[in-house]
Amino acid sequence: MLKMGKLTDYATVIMNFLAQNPGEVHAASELANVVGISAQTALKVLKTLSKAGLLQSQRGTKGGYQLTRPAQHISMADILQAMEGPIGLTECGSSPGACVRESQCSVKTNWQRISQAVHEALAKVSLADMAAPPSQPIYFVKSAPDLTHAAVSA
Amino acid sequence: MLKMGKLTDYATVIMNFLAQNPGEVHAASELANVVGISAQTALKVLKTLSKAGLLQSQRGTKGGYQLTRPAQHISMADILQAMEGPIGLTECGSSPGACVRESQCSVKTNWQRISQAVHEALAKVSLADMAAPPSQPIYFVKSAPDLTHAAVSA
DNA sequence: TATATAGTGGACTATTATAGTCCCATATAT
DNA sequence: ATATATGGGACTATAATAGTCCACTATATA
Repeated sequence: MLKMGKLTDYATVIMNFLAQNPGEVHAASELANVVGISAQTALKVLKTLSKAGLLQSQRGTKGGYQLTRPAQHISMADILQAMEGPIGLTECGSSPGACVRESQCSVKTNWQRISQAVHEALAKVSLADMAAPPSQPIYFVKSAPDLTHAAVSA
Repeated sequence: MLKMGKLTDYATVIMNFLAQNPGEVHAASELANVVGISAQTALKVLKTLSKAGLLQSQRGTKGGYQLTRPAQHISMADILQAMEGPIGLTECGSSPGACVRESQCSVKTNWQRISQAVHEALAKVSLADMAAPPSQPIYFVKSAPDLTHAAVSA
């Protein structure tokens, strides 16, 4: 399936929600409710997004998270990369020296080329593209934490 | 990382090897040696590729596997799909009805669009593109079954 | 036609990766 | 001060994947 992890899925829902409410600060517990997951898990995702520089955090009472830049300038590649590390279908390329005759390996070059193409496909789509117009209602998710990425939108 | 499974990695190495030796029938045990994995595991991969119609099998003595069509007409998307099922980054789309307000969900549509783009990137690259010219030497892999995809080539 | 070779199908187990939770520390508004 | 909220890291549970095993079927050839 070539699928991304659940946490990445949560991340896209959270980012989507924040994109729909620009300039506002939202606490982890609130965002957890939006996605339908525990506060702890939401925190884990938020920390990761924060460290990657996609979210700005504010501590203390009335603290929370907001996007560091407009949704137009955040791509799905940014989010994927923040959650799962550099985009690449194979290990080869990330861990040099692990493979015999690496330098002459045409397969490696081609995998890198493919990964690059995938990256570009993801970079083309911005968070703003994904998000619905803010005027429309926001729909919440059932309890199942699985298919949440489809939840916040209209 | 958005990475594919190990078995898919093995599959690409095997397919690559077979592409370099067109018209020849190779037994599972031989292919296992090429990749550096057990015959059982190789068999598992080969069965999957066979069921997907990418490989033609021949039973009995002197039996084995070969490509069903020229390497130019087998894409990396074909192999990925054979090994991991339909290409898609999210579940949503595959399991309809799982998400509230599914029909109005713009996120879903966009994920499908992204998955489609990824699919196209993979479909563009043929097995022939990946394989080195047959005249050049073939390099074998170390013992580590991890980074094998980079092994067979030149 | 007996036998050795090689693939088929399915089930099972081990391993690994992921997701989820918990704890203690730090920051900040009131 | 204190309640609220994030930061960082470690730990555990769960799920997905990889790997193995078994009984069966097909086929070349001696």
